[in-house]
Amino acid sequence: MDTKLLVVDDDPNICEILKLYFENEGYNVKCANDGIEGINLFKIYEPSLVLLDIMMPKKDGWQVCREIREISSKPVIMITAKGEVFDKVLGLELGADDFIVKPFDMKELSARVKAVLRRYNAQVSVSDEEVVKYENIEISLQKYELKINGKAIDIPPKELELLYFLASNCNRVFTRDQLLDKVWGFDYLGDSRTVDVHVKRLREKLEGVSDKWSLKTVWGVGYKFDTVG
Amino acid sequence: MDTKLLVVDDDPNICEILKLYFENEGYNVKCANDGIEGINLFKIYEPSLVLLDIMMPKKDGWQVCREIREISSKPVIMITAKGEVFDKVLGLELGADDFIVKPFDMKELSARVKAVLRRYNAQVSVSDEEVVKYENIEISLQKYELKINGKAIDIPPKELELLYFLASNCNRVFTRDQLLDKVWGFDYLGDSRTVDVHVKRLREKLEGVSDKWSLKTVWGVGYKFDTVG
DNA sequence: AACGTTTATTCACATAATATTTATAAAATT
DNA sequence: AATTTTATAAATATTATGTGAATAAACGTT
Repeated sequence: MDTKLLVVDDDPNICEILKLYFENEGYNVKCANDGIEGINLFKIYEPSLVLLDIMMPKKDGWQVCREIREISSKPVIMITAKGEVFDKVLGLELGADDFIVKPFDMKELSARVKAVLRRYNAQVSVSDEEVVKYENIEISLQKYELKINGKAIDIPPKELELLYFLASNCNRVFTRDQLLDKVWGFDYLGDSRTVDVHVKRLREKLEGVSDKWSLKTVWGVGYKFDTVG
Repeated sequence: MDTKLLVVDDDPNICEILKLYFENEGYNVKCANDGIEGINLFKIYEPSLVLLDIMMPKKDGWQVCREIREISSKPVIMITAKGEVFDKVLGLELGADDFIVKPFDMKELSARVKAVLRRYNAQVSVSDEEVVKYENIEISLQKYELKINGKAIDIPPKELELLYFLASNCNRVFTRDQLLDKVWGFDYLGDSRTVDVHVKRLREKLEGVSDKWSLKTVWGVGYKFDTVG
């Protein structure tokens, strides 16, 4: 997991405890002690989720939430002290995703964090089809399936993604670095030989299947999904 | 758009999330936490549509629906918890326009709201079947029943729901997070390994039953109900 | 055409990521 | 209270992925 959390709370103890706890759960955590710092850190740290205390000096949680919403839709969980005047409606209008009342049980908070992240990640795209067809090959990201001559072929995710990317940009050459960027992600740290190996494995699966297309090496440059005509 | 919705539900969390969601869709939303408050708010707020939970303290959804019908013909969508005794006939007699079972998918609810509003403006009413058939398998949400080769198989609710969802979106891969969201509900707090275990139990019941379809694992992604052809 | 240089391919292995299974505990239902 | 269903946690099994080294191919230069 490489999920980044941002804790914004003026109480250093709470920050510390949350940091320790969530780091132990495998998250990456940074803390800010007031609203202004929180917003700044949000911009540079780019967390996946924000835990936001409401009662804070300088800039309160409401204000921080509002400003975050102006630049991002990342999930925000508001933290409110018991007895504090707490306007849920306002929170919802500002776009908070969930609430928890201090003092809270860490397990519950943790479960809520997970649930909110899940909800955020679970958006199912209905609209786009994400299928590439050419001649006797068909690649579907939605089904995560490769079909050759109508028959489904077992294929690992990364290989499918690589093939999909190349095929959906057919005849165009990509360098290994570009492919790492596009298929593996911009934050991927690794050797560009990795691409070669995946290409090799793809070729094993695809060899002799068609003379209308192939995975071509462009020497000194990279690879392309080559089609005739 | 300036369509007003009234949400009547004793669970504040559900209210909140519905409010947030539908406001984001451009509706105007108000919430009531029990039946009496619901009827009062109906009179002064004059919503275009009511989302009405059945199980509530003070006054239940049936009663609220009846009272609304005495003064208005505005559309009402009943919300019922799974497993709850749910009398569709009674609902229809009371004049409800549609039903949805908790936990529901927000997109689906949203679609139903839209549909009911459209119907209301066009003065037509339809009801849907909620059955999936494919080859020798038949899954009915209405009857909560799984039939294989025409024979009913005992199956727990959650398993049926999961199977139903996957089968009604066959060949499409869903991540565990998406499945938790769609089948367990957006407010579910829990682990995604849960999905695995349910899949396992489904497989026990379904194995060797057909070679036309199966519950497939898509490595690194999730699961799908796979069909040939 | 032969050489050295660069670049690509292949292979085998290690590691990391993920899925399955099992057992058990907790909830819910009857 | 007993039974069934559901959720959790841990152990095990499986698969994908990445790495580095060895090999092969392409290229440019002479």
